[in-house]
Amino acid sequence: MPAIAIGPLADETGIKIPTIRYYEEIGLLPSPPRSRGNRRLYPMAAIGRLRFIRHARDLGFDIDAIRQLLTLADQPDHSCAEADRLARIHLDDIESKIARLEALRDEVRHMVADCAQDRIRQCRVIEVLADHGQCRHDHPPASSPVINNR
Amino acid sequence: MPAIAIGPLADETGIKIPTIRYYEEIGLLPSPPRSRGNRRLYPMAAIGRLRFIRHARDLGFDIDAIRQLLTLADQPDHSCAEADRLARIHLDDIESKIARLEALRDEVRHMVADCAQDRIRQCRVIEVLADHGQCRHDHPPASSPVINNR
DNA sequence: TCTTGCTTCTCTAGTCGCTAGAGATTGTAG
DNA sequence: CTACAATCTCTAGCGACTAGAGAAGCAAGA
Repeated sequence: MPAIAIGPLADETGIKIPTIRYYEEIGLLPSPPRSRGNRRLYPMAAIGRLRFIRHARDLGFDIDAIRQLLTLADQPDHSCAEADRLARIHLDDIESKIARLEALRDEVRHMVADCAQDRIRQCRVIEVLADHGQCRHDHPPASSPVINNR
Repeated sequence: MPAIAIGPLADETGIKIPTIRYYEEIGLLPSPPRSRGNRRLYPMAAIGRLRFIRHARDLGFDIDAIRQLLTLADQPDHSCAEADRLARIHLDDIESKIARLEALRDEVRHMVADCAQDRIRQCRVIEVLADHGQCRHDHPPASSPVINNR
């Protein structure tokens, strides 16, 4: 039966070789059989699976969510409510990140707009950073990254 | 002269103790003098410096940009064109992140909206992920994270 | 003075999702 | 048979922290 080596697989899917091995290591992609010389020989189905992973990563799903989505994708008779739920959670997440980034954008925009371009002594950028009281918005909730995917 | 220990300093600035030590380690905050018992005793000015750092981090500036901004802030007679430039670069960055997130949001939104909530077999979420051809947008430029601050 | 308990110290390791490099082996084309 | 490319494993690094161990310092009350 047809098989594909890791290099061509990387070319096919746009995922780098070390990343493919990394996905195997963390159990996202099953370990493929090996050649006599110990090289990975993937079944052609691996292409689809990796493309799925890549696409989900591009859409900002984290590895854990992808793991769940893959499990779901493997059970065609299962209800898709769970997949829907995962996607909705992710959507909420994206929306809140956008909202927070927009607040940042407005703040930085004001900072830049107010700068008279003279000496540091009167620089609005520096001033605003030094004194939170000059801010137009509150501190964000300290934890929770604005985003953290690639 | 008055000094402040690391704990109260953390309380004052909202930056956690290990993070303050980390900032020292990477040279963002100068090493303070120590007590006889080897504890850090910060000059009161450290409060302002850390608040500056915290605020800039909250606004999404990365450590390197903050390092540059701090250097600038220490030179009141210097032109503020450079601070302005840094802020503008950062603004562009934020704006492009927003744009990319909005594209993601639209895509995920469509995925969710189109899902009939039936079996996995017909699930739009899974389907779209499995087949990039069903996408409403292109792959992003593969590298470049959407964002990566806290 | 002693004890209790909080604070701080250093050090190491873990997080996430990769990426890069060393040095050894395997496979293939000429 | 010889190059050279592809792949192997292993370790370490990125950014910006966070968590925990185990030891030591310090202040207040008995």
